[in-house]
Amino acid sequence: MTDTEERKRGGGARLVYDTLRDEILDLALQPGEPVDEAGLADRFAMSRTPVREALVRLAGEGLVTMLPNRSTVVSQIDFPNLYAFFDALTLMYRVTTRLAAEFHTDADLHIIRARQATFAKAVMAGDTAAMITRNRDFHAAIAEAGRNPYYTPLFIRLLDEGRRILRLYYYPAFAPQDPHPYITEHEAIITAVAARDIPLCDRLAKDHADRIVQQIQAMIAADRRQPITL
Amino acid sequence: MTDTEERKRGGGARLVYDTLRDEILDLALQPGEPVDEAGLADRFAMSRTPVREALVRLAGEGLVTMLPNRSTVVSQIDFPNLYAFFDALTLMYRVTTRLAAEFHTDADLHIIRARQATFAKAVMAGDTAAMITRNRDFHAAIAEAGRNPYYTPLFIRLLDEGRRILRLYYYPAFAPQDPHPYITEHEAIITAVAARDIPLCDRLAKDHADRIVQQIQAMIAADRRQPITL
DNA sequence: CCCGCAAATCTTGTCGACAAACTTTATGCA
DNA sequence: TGCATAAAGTTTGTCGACAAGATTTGCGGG
Repeated sequence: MTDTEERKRGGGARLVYDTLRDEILDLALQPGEPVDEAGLADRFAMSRTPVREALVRLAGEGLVTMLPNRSTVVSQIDFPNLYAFFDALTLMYRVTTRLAAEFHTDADLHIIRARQATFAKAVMAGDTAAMITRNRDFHAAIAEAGRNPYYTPLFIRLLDEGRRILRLYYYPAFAPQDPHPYITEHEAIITAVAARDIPLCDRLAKDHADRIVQQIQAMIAADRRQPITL
Repeated sequence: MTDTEERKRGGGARLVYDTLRDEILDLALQPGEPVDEAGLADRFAMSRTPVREALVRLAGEGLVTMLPNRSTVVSQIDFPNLYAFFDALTLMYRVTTRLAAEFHTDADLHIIRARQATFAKAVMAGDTAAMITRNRDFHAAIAEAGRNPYYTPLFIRLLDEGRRILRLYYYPAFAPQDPHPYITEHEAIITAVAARDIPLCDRLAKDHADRIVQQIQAMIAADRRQPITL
């Protein structure tokens, strides 16, 4: 935690941004929790200026909310509108996979397969947290292959927000299935993308998204705690 | 231009952000043009700090690009990927209109109809520039009625980027048609939204988007200048 | 005349400080 | 005691200044 190394010029804001982003998505910083500029400046051993820049960027992505003349707080998870989240997530799964089928190159497929291998390892190991981030990386690679710079950032934001939502619940233990449905579904998606079969990609992506949404909803339903907004 | 009024605390960055955003979308600041912090600070009679905050926000939306240790420049219009723009624009037209049909309230309809009236006035007056912004406002209202906070900002960004693209070309003179297709299409959309007819909304939105895309492409094709990237 | 290197200039990234606005604590009055 | 008001204490928004990095200018050699 004590990083006494001197940072490169311009690396300050980046460091704070990356660190805070990760802590917010991991719920190390809980929704509603105030984020003190001076405290962060002290923690990262830098001035308030780069800290502030990081906060402005995080606010632009909706991860924090800067209340004018008041403290910055970690944004709440929008539970009343979870439907909107699932709707957008499913749509992005579909369109990015479709576009990947259309526009991917061999290099893209290489990256996608590598991500899938890493994802499979996380699933085999039963590491749910790693599985979530690796699933994100896998689909981010597919989105990149689709070459639509408007969809990709939104999709990544949605996948990250999904990580944040899932962190709220206890991860269920994995039943070590082999082959695991997630893995086989990913493999099917890769095959369909490589074959440039757009309708099939659309169907597979929708099924994949539906399964994930269903899983999340099941976890929420299983958890009797009602989300309370402060 | 000489605003000697003293600004409210916190209004500095907002003023710079709004002004620059508008100037970028109107091409008063051309793509690739460097944006000097000190110059802006001088122009708005404030320190570089709020100027920098505005630039960071604009960079977050992709309107400017901050080169590390180098000047900030107005982002280029991504001509090689115009297809991606049209694809995303059309999709957002469709999904926001669909969702509006599903989730709108009477208050939403009120706002939408008001925006449509303003839009119609711009069309009648043959004011192409106003027509573009009013069309944006109209569809932004529909997106708001759809109540999906993930789609709405993306859609607004796309509509604004469309304004920027259209500014590149000479606006064709309006043939004063009455009733004008754009107006009647909007009216049809309003009726379909009010009737909560989702499939009809989807079809109307797609047709509307296709018409607009076609119009933009026609303007680009009519203009023989090849977009040159510096 | 052209090319490469060094000095000068410019722009950005960061810092510490100060003032405005908000929050909390203390005080006075009913 | 309860409440409104005032004082003290935080926290943010803004400022001017300085240093690191990049760009331009100037100079010398080929």
